[in-house]
Amino acid sequence: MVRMAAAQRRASLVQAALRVIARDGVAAATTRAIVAEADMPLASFHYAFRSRDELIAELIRFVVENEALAAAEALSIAGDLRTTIRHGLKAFLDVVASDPLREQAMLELTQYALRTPELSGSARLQYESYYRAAAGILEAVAQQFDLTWKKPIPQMARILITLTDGLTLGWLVDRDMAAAEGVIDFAAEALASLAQEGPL
Amino acid sequence: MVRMAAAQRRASLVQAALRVIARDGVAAATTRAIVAEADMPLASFHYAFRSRDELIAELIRFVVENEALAAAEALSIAGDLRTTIRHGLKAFLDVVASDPLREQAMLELTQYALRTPELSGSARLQYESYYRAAAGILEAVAQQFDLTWKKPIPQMARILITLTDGLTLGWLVDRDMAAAEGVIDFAAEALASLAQEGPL
DNA sequence: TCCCGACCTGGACACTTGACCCAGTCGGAT
DNA sequence: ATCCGACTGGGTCAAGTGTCCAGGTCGGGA
Repeated sequence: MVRMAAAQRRASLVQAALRVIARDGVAAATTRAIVAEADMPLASFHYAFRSRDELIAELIRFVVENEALAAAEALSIAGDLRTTIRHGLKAFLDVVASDPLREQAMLELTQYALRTPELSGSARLQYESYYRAAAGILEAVAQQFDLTWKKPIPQMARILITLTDGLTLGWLVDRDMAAAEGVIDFAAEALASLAQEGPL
Repeated sequence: MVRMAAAQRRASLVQAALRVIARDGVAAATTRAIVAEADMPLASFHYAFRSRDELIAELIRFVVENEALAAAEALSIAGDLRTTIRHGLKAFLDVVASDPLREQAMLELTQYALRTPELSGSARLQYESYYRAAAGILEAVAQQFDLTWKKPIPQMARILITLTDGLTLGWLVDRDMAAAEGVIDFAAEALASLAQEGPL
């Protein structure tokens, strides 16, 4: 094994664990599976981390900081507000569809965090990060179209995340893109109706 | 142990497993934990079920048939359409809030089923059952108010489930009822706008 | 009454898991 | 060049897991 600083080894293990979790689920993320994915000897695990739980905690911290809806940020302004929202939601769902296991892993991690007392705060942080990303997007759209939202941004952000979560969950189960697009049409219409002319 | 027909023992074990899963999660539903919850000797498990997977499969079948949004059926007609929908959604969320672990267990079961090839069909069935329940409610409301929905019922049902799923997920994470009620207001408004006067 | 099949269960097996010890190895500061 | 602390990794342990066996026990039909 190449010599490696402990911090770097921790990062490698977190990445490997993320791949294992996406491929086979949280339950399959055993120390041995992670170490095999990272191509390290088993003992390296407990040299870098005190315990498996410590790895999971760091993994969740990483996810919260780095992965919040990053894909949706490349928002394209096209036509009117409703169309833009619809395209944005469709783009989001396409990201989910392009790597369903990743999104499923995020859901599982949230659930795992909720079940683990020491990590329940992490689930909250994960969602706060989602809400923050959603708020950013909503503000950008409002500015682009020179309009304001009828409800306060935090509330709008929660509505948007509620919709994307529901959309994701439904699609993951039956992978019916046509049905999902029907829901997207509804969501775009409903969200657009919450905008009003005029800047702040 | 009292003498018991095999079928009845299977049912008891399924109920015990359901309690264990709600309390401690799917991962904790080991044969020993289930058997302890049911107050049976370990060997009874494999007398009643060929394997743990068979128990889980039967458990999911039970859930799908018996628990689909049954609570929301006691729908109260109050005031106008929008108010009725809002009350219905609030009642649904109250059910979730009254026993959060149960709903969390349902989510985990869906996820588990999605991860298990032989059970992925079960997840689909679970959601079809949700959609059917939602469709029933939507039709009842439409009839009560003498109106029709602008989109076909299956599509309306999916929209409703998308909203309740997102609502549930968000509430489970931060348990912020006030924020959730804000989303409910939005959902009620949006859904009500999809109705039009006149019977079929 | 007897008997047979359905039901019960203590115990064991093979395997996986998280954890960790300790003898070895490297590399940069002195 | 040497040395010491950081790093490596084979091997091992106890605990926990799903599964199964083999012999016991009971109740109802003949």
